[in-house]
Amino acid sequence: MIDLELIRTDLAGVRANLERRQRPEYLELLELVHQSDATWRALRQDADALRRTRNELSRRIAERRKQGQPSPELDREAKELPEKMRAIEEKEAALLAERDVALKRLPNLLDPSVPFGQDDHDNVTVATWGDPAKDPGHRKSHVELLEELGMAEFERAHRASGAGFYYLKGPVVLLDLALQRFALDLLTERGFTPVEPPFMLRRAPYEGVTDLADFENVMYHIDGEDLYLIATSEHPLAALYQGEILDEEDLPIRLAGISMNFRKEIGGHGVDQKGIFRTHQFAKVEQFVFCRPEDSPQIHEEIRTNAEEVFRRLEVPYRVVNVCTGDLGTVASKKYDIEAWFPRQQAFREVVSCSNCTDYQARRLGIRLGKAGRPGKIVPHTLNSTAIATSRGLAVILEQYQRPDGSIEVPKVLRSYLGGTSSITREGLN
RNA sequence: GCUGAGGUAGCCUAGCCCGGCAAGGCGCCAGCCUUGAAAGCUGGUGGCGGUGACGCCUCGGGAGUUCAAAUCUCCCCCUCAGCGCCA
Repeated sequence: MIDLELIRTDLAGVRANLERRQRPEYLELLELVHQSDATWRALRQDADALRRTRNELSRRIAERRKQGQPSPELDREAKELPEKMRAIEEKEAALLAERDVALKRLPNLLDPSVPFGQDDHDNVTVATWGDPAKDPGHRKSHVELLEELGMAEFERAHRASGAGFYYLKGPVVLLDLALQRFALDLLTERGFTPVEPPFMLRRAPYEGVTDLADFENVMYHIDGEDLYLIATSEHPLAALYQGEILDEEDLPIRLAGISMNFRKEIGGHGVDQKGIFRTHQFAKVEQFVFCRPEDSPQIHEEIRTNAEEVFRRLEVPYRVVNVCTGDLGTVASKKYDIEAWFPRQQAFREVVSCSNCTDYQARRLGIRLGKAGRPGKIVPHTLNSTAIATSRGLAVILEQYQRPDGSIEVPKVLRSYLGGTSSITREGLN
């Protein structure tokens, strides 16, 4: 949520920022916020004056009663007030609601370093690592490979749970766990505290962390309960300190979330219909940081470096893009995507999303900064980045590390998590 | 799921039966004192609107009764404890 104070003091600046997102409805919303706020403030004066009159009358009546001198004329005067107040108070409440609903639908302000553009074609590559395409000839898709190895059940999963679900079987399950453990260990080395969060959240905290449209498009809702399956551990981690005052001394707070993630994800791409690249359910290790406002640009680079390190150690080529204004989500002020090279598809595909959400989530969640016993008004910044999403992590490893004979080489950095095993074959771990 | 106890400012608590400006403590801030600090003393310490004087709002949320609601009535939410169920 954008700071209302900023809209009041620098409307033109906020408008110019929102224009970069090229969505006319945002400017309309901004105008609505500004108008209803101004009208509300004016009305507020009148409403306050009326309430003041009522309070004064009440006090005089109480005074007279105490002295044993009832005052029918004051009583009569007071009786007429509530009717007068009802209309103005209803109008006041309506304006306030209108303002706040619109304010909640405005996206975060963009960082100046976000490149201008329409869609993902305009994202700007800011770094590359590794040598993408070597010998793409023998590559099978991860789906073919897994089925040939007998380590996944797609048809049966679709029958049991529907499209977008899968069974993994055998050594590839251990590979999945190895990836998670590897990422968690890397982050622990770098000062992150592992956290296993709730996999469901209530609506109120959830509204604090995500685009409201996600309730329709992305999140699964538990029937008959005020609970939503999390789409990423970012969400429960952000909600961890909902309504609290963080001690500045404790910042930055670096958390490594590990969870299953659940997404409805409307639409689908032909090539991803089957398989584990785009699914309703996947495991992910996530970086999440609460920090002082002035530190967030630097922390953003830090968590990007951590995410890059995951793929460097896995020896998977990738590029980093600075996501352009037209492709950036509602909550982020700036976002890097890391796109790994999928040789079978001869394409870079997103495996990491690394965002600086500035004060947008924290303000909605009512999180503030302060020192012991002294609450402040400053709102901390939050940042999040994938470390590894194992579905895509597995998919890229299966494509990168497959051998012509249909076996899979285990990335060096994962071997210690698999008892030193260096390859996976039909027979299992070798 | 059942029963009970609770939800008051950054934290802890009183007030609720019996309606009349939310009391007190801790923490924090400032001042006094001190070589410095602690202790002690004094004052301050929620949100919003207003240039300001000042005012309004705030007792989990909502509705109602009333001139007036933390307090009375109704509905709802949440937390904790015990019991039940349970990997």
